[in-house]
Amino acid sequence: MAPATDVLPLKIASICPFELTDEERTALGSVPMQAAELAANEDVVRERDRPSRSFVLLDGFLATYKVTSDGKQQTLSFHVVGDMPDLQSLHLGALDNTVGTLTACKLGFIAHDALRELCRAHPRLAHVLWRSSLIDGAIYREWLLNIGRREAYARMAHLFCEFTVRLDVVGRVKDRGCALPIKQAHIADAMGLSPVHVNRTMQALRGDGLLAWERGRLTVLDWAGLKRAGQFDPAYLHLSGPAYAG
Amino acid sequence: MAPATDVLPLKIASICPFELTDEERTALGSVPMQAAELAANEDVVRERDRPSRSFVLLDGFLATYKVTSDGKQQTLSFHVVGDMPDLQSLHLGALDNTVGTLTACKLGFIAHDALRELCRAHPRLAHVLWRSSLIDGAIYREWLLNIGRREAYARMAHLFCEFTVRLDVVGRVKDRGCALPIKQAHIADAMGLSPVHVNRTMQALRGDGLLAWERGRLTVLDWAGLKRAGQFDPAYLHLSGPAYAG
DNA sequence: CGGCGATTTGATAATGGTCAAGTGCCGTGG
DNA sequence: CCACGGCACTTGACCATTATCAAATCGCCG
Repeated sequence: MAPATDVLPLKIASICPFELTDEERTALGSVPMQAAELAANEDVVRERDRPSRSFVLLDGFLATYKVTSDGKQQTLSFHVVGDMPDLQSLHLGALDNTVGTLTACKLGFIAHDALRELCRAHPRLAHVLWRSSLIDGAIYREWLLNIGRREAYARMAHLFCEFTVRLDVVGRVKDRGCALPIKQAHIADAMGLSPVHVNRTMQALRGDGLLAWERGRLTVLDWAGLKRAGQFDPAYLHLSGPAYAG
Repeated sequence: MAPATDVLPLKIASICPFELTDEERTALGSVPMQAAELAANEDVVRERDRPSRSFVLLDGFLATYKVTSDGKQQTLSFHVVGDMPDLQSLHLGALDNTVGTLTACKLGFIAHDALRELCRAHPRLAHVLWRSSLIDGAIYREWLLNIGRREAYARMAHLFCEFTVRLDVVGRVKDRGCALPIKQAHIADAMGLSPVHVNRTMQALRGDGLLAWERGRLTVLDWAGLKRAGQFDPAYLHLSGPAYAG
């Protein structure tokens, strides 16, 4: 596992369309970051908060979610190592969503002032951060398509494809397998499905030999089949490296 | 109706958390813009395009959409006067969605180079544009909640609330009514519903006295009731003016 | 061994999809 | 001025996917 301090540069490189200069790399590495550890099922920031700092996920899994006024919860995105789930607070003020831990997590908080100074001094890094927030938007768009128009089987296959690619980008996939220590109920929250239906659909995916997911570890058994089932095309992730070949 | 040249400043003001200086206002007003007019049902830009310019919607209605590989279409967002539906192409390169006209439209194209120069010379305007793309993301989040967890009746009520507020912001609402010359099929595309079900749900919304929508004109008859039905809270739109009171 | 949370199973119900046909509106052309 | 055609809207009948409720099993940890 890569050390925590490598996480941010690794992620930035994956979304950066150009080579960073040594100066930029240094500036990125020397941003003051305050570490924190959280247990599972805790909220990091809540809807309506007005944070004065953002944070990088250094280890673990987070989810961004909202709740309707009658109590139904929808996960809007999952976050993997290297993500900055509330970067938006830098320019939006009040948060319109909550970010909570799905597993125990390590976070690195960065003051908004430090980020603003970084952007001022290094316009190309501002560009990359802006790009990062645009990629978040692109993922939301794909999820809207996924939830609005694909039925449960394809929808879940698509999600597992996305997990695989995003975890691969940050070096967490080995032999087509990766740690995914979250619960079926979390998948249900994200896919707009009931936990019961997620369970049944998981059995179908397993039964068709596409994947295995036991004891918090996801293994893709048939990448081509999973991509086909989920109609998955990673273009929406806007990765700058060569397309994920699986 | 406000003249086209007022549209951009009007929209910027609605999402700008601070007062623009005269210099910024002048810079904004003097960005070279190339006008174009399109008929209904034409694509402005397509998925995989790599535009060298973005555009402002000066009149009409646009939709951003994607299509699954088996041909099902999902509208990801509607655009009203003042919106810049492909601003993201400035930093993302290839588009991951198509933008098409729902009605006849007037557009104003702005070269990416001109936008980049504007951002370089006026960092606060860059801030506002970034903020604008973050608000797009916030709308996607709310739509995910809407489509994932609300049933058809509430889902559509929510959409009509959003239309009303967004059109009000750009001065297109008079006496609780606004031009909304789009088709039920467009609503279906956006809500992840079939046209038949949209039709039946429209009848329910009308029957409950919440709204009227005839000959391309939407009239809100019971704003409080419509908001309640759609569980609508405009906070996610991050408007900087006073909250929409209806 | 006991207990708790997560997963699994079964039975039933509901929301919304599909297909097919009919109605109404409006612009065009005779 | 009126018939025609096309498109959007509406209606009805039937069906599919998915939700809900409730209970049972599994697996892990103390």
